[in-house]
Amino acid sequence: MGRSSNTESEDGLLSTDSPLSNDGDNFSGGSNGSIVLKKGPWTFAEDAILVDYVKKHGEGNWNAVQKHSGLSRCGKSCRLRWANHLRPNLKKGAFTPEEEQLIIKLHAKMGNKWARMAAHLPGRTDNELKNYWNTRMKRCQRAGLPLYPPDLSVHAQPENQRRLSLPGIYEDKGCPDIMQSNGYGTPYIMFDSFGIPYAPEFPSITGNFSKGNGFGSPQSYSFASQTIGVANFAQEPDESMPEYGRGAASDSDQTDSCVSRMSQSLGLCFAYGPDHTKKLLPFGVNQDSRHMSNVIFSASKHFAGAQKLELPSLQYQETGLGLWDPSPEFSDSIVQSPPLSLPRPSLSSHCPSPGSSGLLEDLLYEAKALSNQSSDWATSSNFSHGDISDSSALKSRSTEFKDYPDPSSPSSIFNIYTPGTIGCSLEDDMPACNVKSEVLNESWILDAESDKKQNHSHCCRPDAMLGSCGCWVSQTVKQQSFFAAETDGIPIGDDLSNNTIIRSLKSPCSWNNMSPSRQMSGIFSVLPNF
DNA sequence: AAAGGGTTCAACCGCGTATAG
DNA sequence: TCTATACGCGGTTGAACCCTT
Repeated sequence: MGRSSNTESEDGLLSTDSPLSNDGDNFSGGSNGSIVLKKGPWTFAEDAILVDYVKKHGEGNWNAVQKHSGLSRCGKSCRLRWANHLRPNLKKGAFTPEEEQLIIKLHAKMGNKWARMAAHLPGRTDNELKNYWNTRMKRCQRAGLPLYPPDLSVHAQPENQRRLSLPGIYEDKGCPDIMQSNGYGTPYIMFDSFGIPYAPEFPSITGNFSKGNGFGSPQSYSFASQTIGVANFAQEPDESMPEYGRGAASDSDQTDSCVSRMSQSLGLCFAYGPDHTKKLLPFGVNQDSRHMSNVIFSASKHFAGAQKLELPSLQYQETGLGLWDPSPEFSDSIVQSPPLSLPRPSLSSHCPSPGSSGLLEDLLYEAKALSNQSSDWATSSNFSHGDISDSSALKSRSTEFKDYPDPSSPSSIFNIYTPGTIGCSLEDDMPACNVKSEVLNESWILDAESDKKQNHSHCCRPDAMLGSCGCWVSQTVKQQSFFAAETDGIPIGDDLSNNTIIRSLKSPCSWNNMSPSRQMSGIFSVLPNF
């Protein structure tokens, strides 16, 4: 590794002449010989010295290790080495499926509390868990998979992060966790009385995603949501959802089902009528259309300036104008369209877009292409179909669906959960079959029947898509009633606002009761206008 | 076989907290 | 009560390894 920063150790070792101080060049400290600390990988000799020391003196007082043993390592490094590699009863090797299941459950419950999680996994270290989770998170993010199975999604609100996530509630109570868990944020989508989605205004969000977000870091997958794509589909979900996760659909239905799958897995919401039973198809959509149509990119109704929310896979670059600078590629396909002058939700020219190839970029591309199939939409708007008006995009992509293996293949939760979705549209060069197997939970398999019982008032859990955990809100938000996850055995976070009305999510808003497809459709939380 | 890109994992860093003086 | 020190935790880094082309 050879990291050799010259920053002085906080442990301030005083060693001058270590017998091991010359076995490498990874030393830090003063050049006067007063402090010589070695960094980088441990050698066998160093390990032996440390083990010997701990055998004699026991754990603790790590700074004394260097003093008494001559080891040129700071106490911190010694502790880490011992805890992660040298102490007895450490379990090495890959996690077993049981352990993986447990990790997922623990993370759903605790969040990034690696040490606490490790306490439940004998022989495993927090570092192992952290690495495992980060790897898994990347994998899921890349594949567009949820981090938690649906039955855990309601749990997936770590205790320390169960907070209210609504304007007026979090109102700068230092609600850095809003819409975030592990950094994944959740843009909310509201629907107006016509079922037209728009993004509500969230004051004081920007700037709260700094440290500790996980994804607020340079490695984060930040996400701007000034404009949020929301799709409405002509097809009734009930027709397609049963296919979801059950294998190939008939040829005639394949396009629709795939489109539906795509939308569902990517969190595109259906808009429903007031009776919550009939989806609204507000933009002149031909309900008989057998093609997916009417994909609408809704510009924020109120968003002003950068409202940097976070979602997976995407990274935006904030421009000096407070806008999120779209990537050139994305601009080519999506953003080049002139701004809409429609009163309806529109695809703004400054629609945020990924700065790098990502989930939403492809989704938006996909959806945009699909949207152009809606002739009504096309003719009634100033929308320029431009480069991607050719519906061949959909056709070709739909064709690609057929090229993927049986989505019901049990080899991967990816296949179960998002059959054909990723491969067909998100990452063309990353077939679903490349996704490593994940621990399966049968509850992931779509329960189409329960899905039918869902209606639009259900709050989507976009965070569950990738492990985020922010609170979500029910339709009853107008009454300032907020639903937080109160789940079996998982205490509600103690940092919830006292004003919060916490209810058990056994209402129709229950994430648990929501079918996977509906949950997957939860990139956007559905909120009423209030 | 080599190159390039992605993944894994050990280790470091900074910060917060606990504790002793 | 204040300060210094030790410890623990979570985030981040980057070399080594692996896989694909």
